Amino acid sequence: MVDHVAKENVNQVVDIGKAESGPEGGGRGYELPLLLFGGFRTLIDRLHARLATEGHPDLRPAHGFAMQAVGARGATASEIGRRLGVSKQAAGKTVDRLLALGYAERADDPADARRKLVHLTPRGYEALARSAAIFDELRAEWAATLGADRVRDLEAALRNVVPAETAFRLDATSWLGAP
Amino acid sequence: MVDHVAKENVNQVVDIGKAESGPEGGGRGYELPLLLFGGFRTLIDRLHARLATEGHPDLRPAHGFAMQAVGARGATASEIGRRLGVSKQAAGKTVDRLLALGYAERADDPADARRKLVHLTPRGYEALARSAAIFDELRAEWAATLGADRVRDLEAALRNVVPAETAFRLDATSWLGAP
DNA sequence: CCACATGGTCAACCATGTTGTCGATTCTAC
DNA sequence: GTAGAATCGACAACATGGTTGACCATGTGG
Repeated sequence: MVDHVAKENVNQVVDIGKAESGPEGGGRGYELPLLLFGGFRTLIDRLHARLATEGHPDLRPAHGFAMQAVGARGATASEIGRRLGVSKQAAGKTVDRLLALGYAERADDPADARRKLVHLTPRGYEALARSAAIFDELRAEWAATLGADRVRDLEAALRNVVPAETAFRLDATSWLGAP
Repeated sequence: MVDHVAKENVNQVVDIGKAESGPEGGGRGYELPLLLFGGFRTLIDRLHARLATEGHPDLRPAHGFAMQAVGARGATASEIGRRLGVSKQAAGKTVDRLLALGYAERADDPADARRKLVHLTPRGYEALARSAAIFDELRAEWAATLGADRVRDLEAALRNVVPAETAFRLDATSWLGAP
């Protein structure tokens, strides 16, 4: 079941281990990652809530990343693994998942008998297109709440502070629990 | 091995499925979640890089969330599960992990023979305190790069746009791959 | 032609989740 | 006071998604 997170003492977060308020932040540095993750989670949750009502109820965040890794021209499992930052075996399993859900297909590469080209199905393309459109709408909602310039500022600030190669890494799924 | 993510066509991200540039965002809404996650990931990666050099090389992001759920006064596995938004069984396994790593201990509750109180060890407290201090330092670095007010703005903007009960949920780990 | 690199798959394992069940204990309502 | 409900912790079975390691088939470059 795992209904919903208890609201109880959720605000105790980081109360323990609180740093002595330095001259800089006043010991509230721990909020920053939580807010960033909260923003990310809010967007992704709402994206998938929308997708679920539009014919893609089985699509998970991880699948979106995987489909991005497949790309428009298709890719082999090894390539996908490299793009996602996981082993080719793990990529293979993820591809199996996409196949089972009907978002991708596997075909022999006539030019190289070792390779098996994975490419998106029309349904896969459609899901990506919908996702992009929904992200645009969600951003517009933020702009309506915050003002367009504050959203632009927020993006600009983040671009300054997160390395470009980090921002567009696709290995979002694996990463949290990584050993 | 899974060395590092290939830099190759990482920038193709969301090139496919791109929405027609609307009046609002110009079809770049997909950047927002990536930047937010990139920021979060950057902070967490650097936190754990620091922690690793300070005697906590085995600590993973998930463990930090779990220790927060344990809290200063200890908690039972069921409580931890509720706070993390996972089943009590899953929470129990996570607690086992924390025990094995030496960050928590389990003891019978004298007042209730059913309960087993999980509480942090000194090492657990130390890790949380170090984490809080490092987060403060990282925030200060962002302030040095962006300016203190832009960081404050960023935080304020996010607070406006992410529901309070979302911002401080601890179930960060489970959530990405959730079924 | 042969050595080597590359691609896909199989197998074993680990970490984390999920259900479902169960015994033990506590709480509650009568 | 006691019967029934609720809660806690544990065990078992399973899914998912990672990891290695091994292996075979194929392509490539000396």
